Amino acid sequence: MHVHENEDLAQRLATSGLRMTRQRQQVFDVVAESHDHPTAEQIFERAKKSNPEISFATVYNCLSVLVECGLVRQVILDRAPVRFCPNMREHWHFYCEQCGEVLDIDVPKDGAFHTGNLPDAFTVNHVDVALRGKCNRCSSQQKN
Amino acid sequence: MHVHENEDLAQRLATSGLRMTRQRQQVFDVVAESHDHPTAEQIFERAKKSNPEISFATVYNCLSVLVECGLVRQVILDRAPVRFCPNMREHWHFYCEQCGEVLDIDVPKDGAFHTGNLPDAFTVNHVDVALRGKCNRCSSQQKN
DNA sequence: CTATATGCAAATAGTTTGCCTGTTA
DNA sequence: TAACAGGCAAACTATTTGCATATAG
Repeated sequence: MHVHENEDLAQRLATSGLRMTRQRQQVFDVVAESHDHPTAEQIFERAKKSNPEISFATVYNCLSVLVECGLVRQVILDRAPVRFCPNMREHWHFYCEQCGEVLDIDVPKDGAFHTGNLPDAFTVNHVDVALRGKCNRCSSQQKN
Repeated sequence: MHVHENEDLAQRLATSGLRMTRQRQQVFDVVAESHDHPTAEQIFERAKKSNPEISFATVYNCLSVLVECGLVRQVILDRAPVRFCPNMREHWHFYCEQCGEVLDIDVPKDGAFHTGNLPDAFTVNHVDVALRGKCNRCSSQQKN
């Protein structure tokens, strides 16, 4: 189902000279199974279900390792805690400013998106696009 | 030179039922004169030049008021401190992952940018685009 | 075996809050 | 002359670090 299977995780870690551990597996599993862009704290709570001994610092550690290895993506949308998502394909995010929900948006195929009037000699590695507004649920509640 | 003159500031504040104060003017002036997307701390340091009595909490207060009134924009690029910019026209940002420099990028006129496969009933208020990579200076230093 | 990762607790960074005083409309 | 804003210090939140112990390769 997911892009990365368990062996792949060990391999990707090994490639970067990093060890496979129970905790890294657990944290990865939690993110891979989550489709709500959880925060580090939410990941910690979920990871505790399979390993009540896991520590918060380890969750942070594992997450930063997974991000480094390109197995998990970090999403920064506001000054709230950073969120994580297992979707490594190119995609955008929709962020509901009312309820905080985050949604993956496919990049439109015809979305002739170019990097604009960027001065020469600039190198673009990645383009982050976040649409901000109200989700369907919050839009229908006429409130505000 | 700038989009907003001083009278305008007082007016915009008044429209939101807010008062004009020396500190709000000073903080606004600092941001308006800055083209390097300063952090709250940098704004504090610069504001102290014209008013050594100003407090850090007041700078935060003034900034959030100015952001609310649409006079200053908040830019969130990473887990580092929030940055501010006086450019209220639609534009994107380029963020150098090596030196941290932030640059305004004009939205390409032909930049066929549409909000993609967004489910019905979603309302988009704003689109945040950040290009990440290396600036010209960091690109030429082959380092990394 | 030994370098690396974990767990815990304490430290840090950025930001926010509470409370009293000063200032604006 | 009130309601609002500033100043200061303390609180808070998210994250990082240091260090002793455990574990993967």
